[in-house]
Amino acid sequence: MALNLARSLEPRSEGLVDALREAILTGRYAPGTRLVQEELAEAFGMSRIPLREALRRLEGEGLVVITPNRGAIVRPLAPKDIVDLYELRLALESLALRRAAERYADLRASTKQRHAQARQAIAARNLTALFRLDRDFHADIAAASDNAHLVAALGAQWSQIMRVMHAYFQAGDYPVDTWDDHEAIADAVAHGDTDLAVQRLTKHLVDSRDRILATLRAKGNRP
Amino acid sequence: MALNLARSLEPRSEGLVDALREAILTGRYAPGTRLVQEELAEAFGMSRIPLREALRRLEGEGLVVITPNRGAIVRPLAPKDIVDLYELRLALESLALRRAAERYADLRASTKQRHAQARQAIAARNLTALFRLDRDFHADIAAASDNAHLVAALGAQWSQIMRVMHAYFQAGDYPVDTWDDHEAIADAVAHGDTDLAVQRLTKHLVDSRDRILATLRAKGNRP
DNA sequence: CCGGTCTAGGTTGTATACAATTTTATGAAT
DNA sequence: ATTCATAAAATTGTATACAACCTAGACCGG
Repeated sequence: MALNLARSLEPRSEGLVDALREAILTGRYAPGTRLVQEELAEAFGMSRIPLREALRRLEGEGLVVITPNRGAIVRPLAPKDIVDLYELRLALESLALRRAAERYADLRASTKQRHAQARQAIAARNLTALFRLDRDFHADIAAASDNAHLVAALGAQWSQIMRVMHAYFQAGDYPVDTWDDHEAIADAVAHGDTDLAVQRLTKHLVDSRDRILATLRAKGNRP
Repeated sequence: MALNLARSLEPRSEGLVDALREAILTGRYAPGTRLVQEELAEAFGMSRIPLREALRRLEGEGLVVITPNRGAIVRPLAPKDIVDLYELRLALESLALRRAAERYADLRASTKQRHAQARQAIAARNLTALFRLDRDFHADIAAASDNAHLVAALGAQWSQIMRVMHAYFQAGDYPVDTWDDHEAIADAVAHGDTDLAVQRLTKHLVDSRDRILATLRAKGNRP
């Protein structure tokens, strides 16, 4: 055959890693959940061998905790994690934003487009889609930094935030002005006003964190 | 039996991950090296199953790159990685240092002790020991930040730096004033002078990066 | 020579089977 | 009841075996 466009069909374990990660990020497997190998293998229609490999991969990413001879659980989340994660995130994302601004990266078009999509997602009460649109904006900033290691660090960090949001947020909790914040940041970057952009990002993140903590306090008094 | 002090003997794959990581960080498996499963399994005295799991773990940590149906290689390193890594590192470690300074963490004793050990390692021409002493100082700062996610990010980052150093440094290249820098930083932290500490750290890291880049330029013109 | 096809050997991917370990259930003694 | 020892069940860890895939070299027509 001439073309090899159909790149080799990926092994079972490849798609599996993504499927499992997705299930963890969206809270279908909530923090602390036991991940019994035989059950999961059954659920995903394969043997335990590729499943175990997927768990190891996610262990390396910090999404799963494996205890020898005792099995795996979805990495637990504590309130302090939220504080720590946002502290880390602010440092990482400020750096990414400065690099992006240096390059006059123009994030305005994609940001505006996402704002529109977000309105639909809100109407459809699709929280996961909303989170993903939020993440995409910040992923764009990371990508514009042109620093692969920074992108990786931010990706790992955002995975954890995604778990936090799915664990604590419900339909009404998501702040709609998120998207206005994004546009304001994108504008500042496009104008090359780095300090203003970082200042707006900082406020955006602090607000975001505080809203999660407030939601947590309001709801957290139940098992 | 009454006591259970002898905690369950770890499965083969546990120690294996550490051994493999160690081999990669010290350059025994240099960047780009193919990691053939049967060979490695033989070398570590076990079957391919636990070995594959270890590779997946290290893939998640960013030390190994696995291509479906084609196998694993030690993640390659390019000159740009050095720049990117130090850029990331400065952001992470500045944050850690600020948090450490807020707590008046006293790193002076352990730092002084390491300075002495470093002199011995230099005399013994033991580069790996020297790198490890260097890392330990920075790991102490990370730990003093009391932020688990920051510690994790710095750990991943330092793994990469370790590979860089083993790839480009030789016996004479290591700067001896590293340890003076460390002590100066520890002093500033102990006095709670955060800005001075960060300023010294910044200089330390920039010098460190530039030395690596200079070494690279001097030697890099060979295959 | 150059480009392509085909085959053999090497390597990776995974199901099965069994060993090792932990957890749960059971029952006796206090 | 409570505690401890023991047996049964559940679960994890890994070796073996084989299927799937990739790679390199031989071969062939142009």
